[in-house]
Amino acid sequence: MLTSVSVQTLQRLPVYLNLLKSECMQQAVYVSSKTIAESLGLHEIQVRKDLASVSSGGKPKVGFSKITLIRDLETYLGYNDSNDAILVGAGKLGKALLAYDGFKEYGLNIVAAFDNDESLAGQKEGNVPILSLSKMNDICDRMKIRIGIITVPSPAAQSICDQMVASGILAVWNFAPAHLDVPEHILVKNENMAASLAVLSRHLMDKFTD
Amino acid sequence: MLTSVSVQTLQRLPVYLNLLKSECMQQAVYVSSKTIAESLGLHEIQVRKDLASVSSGGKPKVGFSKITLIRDLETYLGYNDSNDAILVGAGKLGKALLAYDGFKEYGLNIVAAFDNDESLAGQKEGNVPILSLSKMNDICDRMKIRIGIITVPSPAAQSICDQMVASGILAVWNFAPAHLDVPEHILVKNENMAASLAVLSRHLMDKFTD
DNA sequence: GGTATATCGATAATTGTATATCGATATACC
DNA sequence: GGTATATCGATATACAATTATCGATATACC
Repeated sequence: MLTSVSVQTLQRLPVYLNLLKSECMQQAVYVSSKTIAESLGLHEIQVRKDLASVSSGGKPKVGFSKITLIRDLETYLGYNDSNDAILVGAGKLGKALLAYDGFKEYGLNIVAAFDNDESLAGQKEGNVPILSLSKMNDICDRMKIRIGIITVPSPAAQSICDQMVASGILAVWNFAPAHLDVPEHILVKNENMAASLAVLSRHLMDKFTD
Repeated sequence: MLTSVSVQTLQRLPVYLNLLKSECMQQAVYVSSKTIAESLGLHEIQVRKDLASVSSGGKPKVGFSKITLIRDLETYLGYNDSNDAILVGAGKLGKALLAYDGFKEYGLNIVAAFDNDESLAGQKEGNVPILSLSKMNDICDRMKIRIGIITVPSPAAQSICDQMVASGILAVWNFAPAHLDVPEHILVKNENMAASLAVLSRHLMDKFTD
């Protein structure tokens, strides 16, 4: 427990959590690494290693306590204390994310959205107010916002990102298909649809050319 | 060239392409791996290795021909010949993806959407017709659709996925936060928002506890 | 035309991740 | 209570990805 966890492991943790909370595990009290591995198509050794880094041990013969595991995973992933975030770019994708109410389950709370189209200012989308971009700095500062979500077109992304960093944002979730340059201590997580599509597309191409 | 490319490399290719096409490279004729690496925060050796697997060589002292590189990347990624796809789940996220017109740039063409809410049938979103789920099998079969996009709530995801596979789908792009079980030859690419959030959230937690 | 140098490409070392092996232990069952 | 066994956890191996090293080569400049 408490060792530094690799990004790969980290990204598997929500998947474990999701499985443990799902219907098919409803009545389970103990869950073995083997069961988890088989359900997710992973190897049991990997599951054990992943879980070992965020939770206290399981019991031989029976496995891991489900509720303990859920509690530890949620704590580690920060689902208990919520993170406030702002979103910039209230276009189609931006509005969809604002309306999506699943984020609070993951401890993410979007408190405001911004757009440089002033005609949107004053509207609401999924209970989140859309405001003029000029107010971003002030609000981030006052509310100590640390997460920024970028859903603007690519050419504008870097500029918005710079403004976010200047406003005290520490982690950027970038939905624009563009590379962002940031100071060292800032984290950028790209939700790169093009990259995903590349994997899909090549899979099909390979299937039909050999 | 033409060696099998790792998923990691594959996912970087669209990023290279995006950079090469961006404004800041507008007037360049030759681009060196060093330039690319610096722009993207990567190492030049990695860039050279990645490019070597999809394009023919560069020239010492000057670098790679930009247009050749763009052409080879687009060919490799299949941006030239388009892939038809269907989408299931015309909720908020589904509609956002339908309305997003950036996919055709990547060679993805969503031809129809399906939802089990019959009241949506007949509507259009971003020029894509929304149809009754019961018609999915028939349409996939007739149009030889090979890509399916899942934007339904988690509990329904596996069932939809099974129907897709039964309809001849070979690659699934899964936006539901759920693990999908599929036969071996089927590819599932998860667009896992929870996993991304985990990375963001832990970054912040680590920042504030050491 | 000759030389210096930027950049490439191949090979090698390193790091990191995933998988395998094996002894230890708590539970279940006799 | 004793024994068999499922499962854990630690150490070790194998594999894949990234980073480093170095010689080769085409361009630029004198």
